[in-house]
Amino acid sequence: MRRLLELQQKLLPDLIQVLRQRYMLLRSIYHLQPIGRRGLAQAMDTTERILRAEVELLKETGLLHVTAAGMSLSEEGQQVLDDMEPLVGDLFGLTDLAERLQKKLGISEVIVVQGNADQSPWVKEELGRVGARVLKQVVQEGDIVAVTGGSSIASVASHLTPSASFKNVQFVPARGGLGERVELQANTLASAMAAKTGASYRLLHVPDRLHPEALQTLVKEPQVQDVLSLLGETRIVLHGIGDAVTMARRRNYSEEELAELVETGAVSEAFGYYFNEAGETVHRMPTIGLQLEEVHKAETVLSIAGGESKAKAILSFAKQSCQNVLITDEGAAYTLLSARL
Amino acid sequence: MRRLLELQQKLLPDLIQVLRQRYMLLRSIYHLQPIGRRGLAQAMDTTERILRAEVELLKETGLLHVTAAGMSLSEEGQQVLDDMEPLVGDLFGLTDLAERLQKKLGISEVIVVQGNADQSPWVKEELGRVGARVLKQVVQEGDIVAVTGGSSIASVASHLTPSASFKNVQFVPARGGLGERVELQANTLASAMAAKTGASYRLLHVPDRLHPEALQTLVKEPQVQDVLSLLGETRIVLHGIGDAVTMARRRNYSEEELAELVETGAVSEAFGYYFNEAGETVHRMPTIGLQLEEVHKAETVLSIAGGESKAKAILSFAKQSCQNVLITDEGAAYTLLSARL
DNA sequence: ATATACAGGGACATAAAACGTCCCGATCAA
DNA sequence: TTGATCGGGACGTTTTATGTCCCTGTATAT
Repeated sequence: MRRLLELQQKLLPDLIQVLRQRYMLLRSIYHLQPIGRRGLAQAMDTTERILRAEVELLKETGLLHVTAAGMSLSEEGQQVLDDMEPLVGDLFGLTDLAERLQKKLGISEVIVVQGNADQSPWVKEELGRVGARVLKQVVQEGDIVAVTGGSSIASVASHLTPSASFKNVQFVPARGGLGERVELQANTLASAMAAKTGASYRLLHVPDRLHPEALQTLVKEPQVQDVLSLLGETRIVLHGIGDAVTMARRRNYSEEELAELVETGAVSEAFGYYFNEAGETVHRMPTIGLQLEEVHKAETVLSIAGGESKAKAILSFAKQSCQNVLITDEGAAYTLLSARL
Repeated sequence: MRRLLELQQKLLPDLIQVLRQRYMLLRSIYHLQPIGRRGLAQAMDTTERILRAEVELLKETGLLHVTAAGMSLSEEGQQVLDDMEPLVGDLFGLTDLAERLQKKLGISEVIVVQGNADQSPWVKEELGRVGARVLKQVVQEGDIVAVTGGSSIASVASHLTPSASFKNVQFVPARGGLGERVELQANTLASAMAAKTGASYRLLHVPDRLHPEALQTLVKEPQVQDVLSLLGETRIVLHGIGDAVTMARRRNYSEEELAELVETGAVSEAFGYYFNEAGETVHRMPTIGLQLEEVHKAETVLSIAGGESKAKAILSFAKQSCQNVLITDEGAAYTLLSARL
């Protein structure tokens, strides 16, 4: 049954949404019947008119009848309500998860997609799709969008589509070279996103593993300066969250460096910063780019990370309390919620 | 699954309608790809603009991709189309038709596709697509599949795809030359099916309109004997059903022969046999190949015929009561059901 | 190589639908 | 009887959907 829903959702993306709404409407009427339009609208936190359209539809279908005293469920409506019961779990599981995560992590908006990115590859695609949708919603003309590397963000890039909202938007890589594969690097993704949306982009060309002195020289370059100052005006940060050890490995840390990192208690990584469980910065990649305080200044910080393996990292990064939106999956969500506190 | 659809039909009739449309759109694109907006709009009898909105949505969902040559289904779109197959019957009320036909004709499985093959050319394609799917399901390693000629079976051939199920399968023409156009002959189709699926095939080279004596000689040929003995082990018969007069005309019967045929009461034709309304053999094409009793021995007899013009013929052939699966269309189904008895 | 037909995407005026808002007579409960 | 609340009607406004045309690029046939 769940498969059917997934299938249908590919053809009707907002099917679940509508199904939820109608179900809640039916349920509310059941609890409040007989109830008038206005009262119901208030109870459901919607407007009178919009509710009216829904009600008219359900009335035509014969799920509710209308008397002078107000609306109430017909027998068939009652039946439908009962029949839907087994669906409700699937239908609302995610919303419920999201709300609980929201409270636990103190993030203003949490979106949970189905599945576990560690197990099913399509979940990462779903994270990307949702990420792209959210970005499209929050982006405004002329925005600076700082993007990091990583497969989750790459997935967002692949799901972006052109839209008027991206007018004069600039995608800027959050950090210089971090030693990852080129197709997952911030530079690559910034350019990919620009290409997909019709926006423009900047690059931050910083060789990997540069000596600190060389870095200092590089920072003074006008081209680099230019990008850094743009990053200072970042309005939206789009980033992934990594498990500290995994990220360090991917970035070819030596065993000694790795041991050192573990010693500091690092559990999460984002834009080159490594954080411990308390959310304190314990290590930084030797490169230039977006500073942590600039992330805090950004209006929207959009974090994307899925898979139960990311749970600890997500919890750690959430301590930054600068995230506005977290997009994750069931795998991570369940693990997070089952963890202590 | 069916219950969920019923529920949804009650709770979101509007969306289910949209689901139908989208499905049909996907299917049309499949049949016509690559196809442009305008051509598609015409084919689907809708306007360019309205189709465009739909297409944009499906594109965002990733179900189809767009090239300079036109639109075509993505792999995912293809997958969705396949996955939806079991839904289609319920979605369009065809399951009900199928069940009624099943009872009336006494066939173990009936599948009804939308439309009327007499009116819309794509219906024949659809019959072929479904036929190919069913064949793929029933076929087993090492099977002998006897195939006849005709446009319906040709359509099946064009929709077959490689699959592990076709390992060591042999496609064998059910009958020798029947005087039809070469692209619709059994020989051609057997070879086409083998090519499409990666299976092997045999040919039955029998010149049209051979004298009975010459036929007897031919039968003794080792090559021919070989194929005939293979036909004796036929496990699956894949055949079309024709209207007797139409088939005779197509096979260049003289007016006298035709009159004679009509005289006998022939109404249907299949693998060179002509049957009357009672299902009795009243005439045979002078050629060699699969015998009627061998058809009865086959485990699966898959009949494909659509269009209201075929209704009488389908009813006649059903009297053989050896069919396992009948694939037909709405046109034939309604006509069959409205007929007496 | 070149012509041609057809592809998708952009643009824009207009039609249509959705929505917010108010009003009205009917109805029910007190 | 009265007062609150009901559903349904009406209507202006906003948003969305739709019809229509044009443009540029690209396959394909010549």
